[in-house]
Amino acid sequence: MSENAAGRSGRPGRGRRPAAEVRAAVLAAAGDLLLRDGLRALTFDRVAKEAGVSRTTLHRWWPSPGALAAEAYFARSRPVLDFPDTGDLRADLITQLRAFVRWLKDEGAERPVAELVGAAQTDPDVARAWSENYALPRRELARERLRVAQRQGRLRADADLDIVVDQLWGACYHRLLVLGTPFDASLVPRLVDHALHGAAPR
Amino acid sequence: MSENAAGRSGRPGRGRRPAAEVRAAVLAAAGDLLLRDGLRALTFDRVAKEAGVSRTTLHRWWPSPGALAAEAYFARSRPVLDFPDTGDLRADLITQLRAFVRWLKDEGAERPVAELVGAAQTDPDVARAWSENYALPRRELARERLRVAQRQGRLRADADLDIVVDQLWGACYHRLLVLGTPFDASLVPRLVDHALHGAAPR
Amino acid sequence: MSENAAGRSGRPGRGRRPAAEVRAAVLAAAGDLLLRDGLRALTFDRVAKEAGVSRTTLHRWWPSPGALAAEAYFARSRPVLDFPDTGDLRADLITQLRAFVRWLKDEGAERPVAELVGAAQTDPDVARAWSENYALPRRELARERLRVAQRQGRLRADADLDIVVDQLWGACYHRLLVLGTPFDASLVPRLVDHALHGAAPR
Amino acid sequence: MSENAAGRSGRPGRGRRPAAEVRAAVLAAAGDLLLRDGLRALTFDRVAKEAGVSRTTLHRWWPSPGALAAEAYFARSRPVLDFPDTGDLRADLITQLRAFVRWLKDEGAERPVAELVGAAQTDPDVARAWSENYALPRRELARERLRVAQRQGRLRADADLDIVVDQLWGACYHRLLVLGTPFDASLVPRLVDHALHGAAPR
DNA sequence: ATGTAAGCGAGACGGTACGTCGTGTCTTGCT
DNA sequence: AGCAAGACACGACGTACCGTCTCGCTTACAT
Repeated sequence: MSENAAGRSGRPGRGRRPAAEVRAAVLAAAGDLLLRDGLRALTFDRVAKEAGVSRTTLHRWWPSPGALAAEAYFARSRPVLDFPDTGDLRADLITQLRAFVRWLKDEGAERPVAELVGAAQTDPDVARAWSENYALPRRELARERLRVAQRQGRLRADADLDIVVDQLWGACYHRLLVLGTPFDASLVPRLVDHALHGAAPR
Repeated sequence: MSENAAGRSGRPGRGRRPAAEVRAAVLAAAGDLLLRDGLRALTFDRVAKEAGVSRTTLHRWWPSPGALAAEAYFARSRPVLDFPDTGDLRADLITQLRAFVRWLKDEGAERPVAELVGAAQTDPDVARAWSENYALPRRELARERLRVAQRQGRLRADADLDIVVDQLWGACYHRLLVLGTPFDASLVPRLVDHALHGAAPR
Repeated sequence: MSENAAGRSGRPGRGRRPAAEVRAAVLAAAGDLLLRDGLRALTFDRVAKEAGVSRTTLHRWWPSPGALAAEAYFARSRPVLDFPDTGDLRADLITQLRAFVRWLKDEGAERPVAELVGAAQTDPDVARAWSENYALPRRELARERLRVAQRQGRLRADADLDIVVDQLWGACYHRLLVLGTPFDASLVPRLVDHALHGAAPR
Repeated sequence: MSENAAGRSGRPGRGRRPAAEVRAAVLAAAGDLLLRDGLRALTFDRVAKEAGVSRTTLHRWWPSPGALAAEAYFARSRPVLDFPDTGDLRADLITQLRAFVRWLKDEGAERPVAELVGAAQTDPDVARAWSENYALPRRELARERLRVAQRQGRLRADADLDIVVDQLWGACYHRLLVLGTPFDASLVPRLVDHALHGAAPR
């Protein structure tokens, strides 16, 4: 996926190259690095070398290695964002959460996601990129689906939809980030049931 | 703090100093730095300078600046661990979660906690320190309280207590780490009610 | 010294400075240190500080503090190399050796030279710098002068010119390095006479 | 030759040990290190570890690692010091110089001697140890032999015996220290002849 | 089509931090 | 009393990044 500088159509390294080409090479190299060696290894130095690109260029386009990492990750893993609405809220939630959990587990997204959220705690650029490109859109999507259900009477009128979202996705993140043991896909239905019906006896 | 730190004042900085004295100075300086300037500023270099301690010593006792930060933080925020058991599960959960949320908000723990959990995603030493000294004990405490409630029939027999914990604390962490907007203490009762009774109509 | 050092005065220390300017500052500071405080004091740390230069830069250009010391010394004491040929071998040798001895004594070269040769025994970089820039060229010059004399019949045909060189300059170095008592200029004629006519009765 | 701390007669490492035993272990370990890995490797740290001795002890008895190295070397290579007097000055000089050259070459003394003389240029303790234990006694011995020869008329009355010594031994040291190419034993007779009869035509 | 300027590669420099090693000093505990 | 063990301050080394800057070149765009 990432192409070595040498193989770059035989051109001498100097002179101006189309911005698109440069950006593509950078994102490819950065994505490779992130998946292969983790966020710590994703330094401007290394990306520049692997992408056959000048470090100057990286500084021009990205404010920090973390920001580059975030963008590289989004460019790679356009995740499935559309939220199904089959009318069956429980089924839809299970579908969506299971897709989320499986995306983490099966596509190797666990480490990059954890590392990026981790970096966001310290690097405002990463935080912004993460929020704008990922967290907020997903949250809004879920909220919208829940709002529809609430209007249809499938959720209590006084239910706090934000809290529901926090409980569902927060439970997954909690294990990933705080406990270090990712959420298992097989538990998703129980998670949804707990969110819908609670843990107390009826 | 140390039993023979007394006669030491006039001496030059060379030679051996009691370990306890040094450790205390380091943890104090590290804690200050963490709270004042954040985790990024907590480097061995700076801690050494502020604590009047040799950098060598830091390397001897802590594997990474992050690990030192974690320990410094624990040394400072020991408390808040005992889980009440008044017999009223809902009230106890609210008490405990509210204490957690307030600890984050009112004692300035928000940033350090977020940064430490963030660093744990990348630095295994921080991860270990965090798990052993914080996450796991707290989790166990909560689980134990829920187990009692379950035995008393106040929670469904088939409730998954781990999931309940993930939903309650995970919701708080979710806002803090993923959304960047800390959980508000006034929402705690609703959070607990959602966990106990769910969002679906009865 | 550099062609565009002019407009640079007001700028902050960051960014690139002309290599020549930096090198000059480094060599000046290193030479000062070497002469003033000796080779032990010539550390990268101190040179960097005194030259207003980054330590990184020193590592980039010199493999070891010793190597830097050697170069700094050569940059300062270029001269004294041309070997006279007046036709009078004895006089020429005396001239040259006396210049050597006086250079050591009068220009404060004794200590640096001794220290550099000393360091060369342990630091291959110093050894190489010393050989290439100093010892070998000088030796070759002397040998050449002796070769001419030998061709003119002023030295025995079977004389070993290398040995003659070793005896003349070696005697000086012997006192300096092994005995610690520099050779006195007034003894130079006797030294040359001994080399030419030996110590045995005719 | 050097004995590991573990094998040291089964004693626990603590408590007082006879000084002689400690000194012997130290000198053995230091000598090994010097010959095996060179002077740079002979640090107090390493000697202490290899000799099963406390670093404190080394500081008590030796002012610097160099001084220890020097003493360790002398303890090991009690060199043949007695100067023969067969009546034949030329033969005696050849014998003695050849022994010197061969000692350097055949017994691996080249590197340690060069390194010690090198260190002496910078470390006054090494310089003193070297002078007192080696250079001066040897010089005196040679001078004495030459003085006898001079009294017997085998050297000119006006010959400067110090210069003769400087020329003979200085030639060897010159190659070793300044040129880096040790003197060859087969050249010794020519060296002596040059010293006795000079390089000029009779 | 041609000149100009925008943008790139290369790479040096200042700076901060890390991790390591060595020295000299000091304390403690054992023998 | 003397030694081993070992902690501490200090200073230096070597490395890795980051952010900044200069230079030379090439292509893209505007004229």
